[in-house]
Amino acid sequence: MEKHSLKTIAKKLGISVATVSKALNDYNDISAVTKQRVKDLAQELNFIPDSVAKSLRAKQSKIIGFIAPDLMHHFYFNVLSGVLKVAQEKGYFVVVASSEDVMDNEIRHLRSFENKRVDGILLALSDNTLEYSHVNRVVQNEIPLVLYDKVSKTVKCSKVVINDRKAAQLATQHLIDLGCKKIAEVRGYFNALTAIDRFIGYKNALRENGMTYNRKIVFDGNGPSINDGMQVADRIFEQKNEIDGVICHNDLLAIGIIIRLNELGVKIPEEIAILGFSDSPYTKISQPSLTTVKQNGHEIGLKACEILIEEIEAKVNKKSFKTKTIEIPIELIIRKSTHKPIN
Amino acid sequence: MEKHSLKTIAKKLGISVATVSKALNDYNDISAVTKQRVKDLAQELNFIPDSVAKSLRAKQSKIIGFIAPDLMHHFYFNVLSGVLKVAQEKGYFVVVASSEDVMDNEIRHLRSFENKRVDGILLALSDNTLEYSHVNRVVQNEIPLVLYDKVSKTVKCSKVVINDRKAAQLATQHLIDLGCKKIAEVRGYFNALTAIDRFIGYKNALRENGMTYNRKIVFDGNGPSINDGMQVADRIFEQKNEIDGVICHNDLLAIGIIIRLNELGVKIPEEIAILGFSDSPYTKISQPSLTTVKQNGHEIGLKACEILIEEIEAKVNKKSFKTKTIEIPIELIIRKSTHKPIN
DNA sequence: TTGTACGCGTTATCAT
DNA sequence: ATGATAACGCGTACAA
Repeated sequence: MEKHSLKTIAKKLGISVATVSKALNDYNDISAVTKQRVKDLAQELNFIPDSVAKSLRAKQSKIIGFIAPDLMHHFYFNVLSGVLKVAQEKGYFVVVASSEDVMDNEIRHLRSFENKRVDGILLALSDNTLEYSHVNRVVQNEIPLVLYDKVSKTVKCSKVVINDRKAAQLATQHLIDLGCKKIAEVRGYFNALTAIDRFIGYKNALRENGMTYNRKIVFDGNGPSINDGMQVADRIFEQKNEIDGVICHNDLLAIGIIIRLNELGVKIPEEIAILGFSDSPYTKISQPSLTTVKQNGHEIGLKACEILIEEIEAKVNKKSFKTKTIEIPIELIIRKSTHKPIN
Repeated sequence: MEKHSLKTIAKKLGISVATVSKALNDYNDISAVTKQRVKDLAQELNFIPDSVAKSLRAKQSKIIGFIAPDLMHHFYFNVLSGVLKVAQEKGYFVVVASSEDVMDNEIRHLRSFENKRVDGILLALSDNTLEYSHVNRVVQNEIPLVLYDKVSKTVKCSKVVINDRKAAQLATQHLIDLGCKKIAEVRGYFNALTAIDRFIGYKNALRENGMTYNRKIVFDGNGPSINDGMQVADRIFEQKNEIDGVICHNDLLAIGIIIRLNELGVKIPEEIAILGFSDSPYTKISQPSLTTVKQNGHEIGLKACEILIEEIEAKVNKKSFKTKTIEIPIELIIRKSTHKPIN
């Protein structure tokens, strides 16, 4: 099967390329007869216009670049599903890349997106990105950009975020309401962009309830995995008497803690209540099932992609566009790992 | 920041566009001085060649289309990660789409890939695809195509597959070796392309060990989820005395069964041993942890993408390419759900 | 109503 | 060593 172009059709019909183009695009200065002849032949030849050529002319690739720090993480999958939904509706393609939480990868992907002439970029910063010149470069080059989830205030672009401070405060308050008096906090990556806000939320909740902050029961995990959680659990176990609740920045970490504390014979939630972040599907399988702060990834993806396309279309139509920041509400999902009777 | 092209540079330097192009591409008929001047200015202007124009000229988009039936499924994520790895190394972009196991979506995505002029397509058929004309169309249009995982023999293209028959046989043999005498089988979707082969493998193992096949303990789940598994568990419980082992076509299904049997007080693996398919991360969290047939998704992605790019480059160089089918080995990962002493 | 001519940004060919 | 020109496939201002 050969490839056809406007030229093929024009030749076969003995008319000009321009006429064919106009006919196919339903210009109203083309006779109905010609239109029909052209369309019939196009149909018959199974003609599909070359979108590369279109892109070159229109200076629009109809491609969106999507970067997540870790595609294996269920949350980012949810984000992607939201992005795909909107992109598809609006006729955009999504090119997917993962930074693996490595800044160099992030830089490389951004560069290749630039020279692929993507129309816009969706990015969640890697936890190991500590400097933003490569991101600012994108903004300077006037490529529409929306940061989601992992965000930096220093970058002037639209953002779709979770209010991590509020989320952590809500979570901590939940444990306090259950009667926990000695609440520990466990982070994943030390530098995680979300870590500080969650920490503040945690401390706010303590203060508002007249509880004192104890730095000895704030732990840094080596990473966000189950194994990291199991290691932290050993440290928690050493201070077992100083802890009756744990706010954990990540579901897997929390599940690792649960698994290890189970092994050590600590009763959850009776002796120690555990709470995670994300609402990953693992939460239901864990025994006991894990209470968690649900971050609606799908919703984040939807919104981020909507805003991005808005900005892209504004740019095409040379309209002005003002950057916006949207906050996606979180939700506390209570399961058995915090289901203890109020004492 | 304005966009620059070869023309901009040529003008600023008072030389021709052709020379600039050659200089940047290190042609050896350009003087070292000129090359340097051009490269310096390009650097300074932050010039990035327009890959859309390149594509138009080279008739190559450097884009690969990827379709999975269900991106939420961990297995396909693994496949995607393998695909991304190879694609990135070879300088290809990957556009991602999900058919959600709906044939119409599959058709739509294939069509839009065609007119996006992707260089090649990776596809796993949806479980609800029962007719393949849309796939054959792709082959007829001479767009390189590799089917992976969910495959149809009637489509003439390269394939990367798991030997499901062998896998199921291996799994069943494992239970037999443990002393199971009454092994049940549980499927997910009724029509799943993999279901028949697994069923045959299951029966082969029984026959080779002189065991009789009992159709009453072959169950069809309504779907592949934990909840579906829990429902099946109730049916298994009713025939508790007729069953001492379960081969399950899907990890989540298996975990659902485990959760429900735990609730019903059935001892796993002592009374009933359970075995799943996929090696999803859930297997480790399940209590007891789940023995499973590992399908190396990452490896499938790597191979599929390699073959696809091979075919693409062969086509570009007008070399012939012969379609091939590769089988990715499976591996039995033994965990506690089948860890019973041999009796 | 239709056709001519040009430009989008590259690169390959052929002159100079 | 460098440059002029054509071509990839499309859309559109302008001329006919």
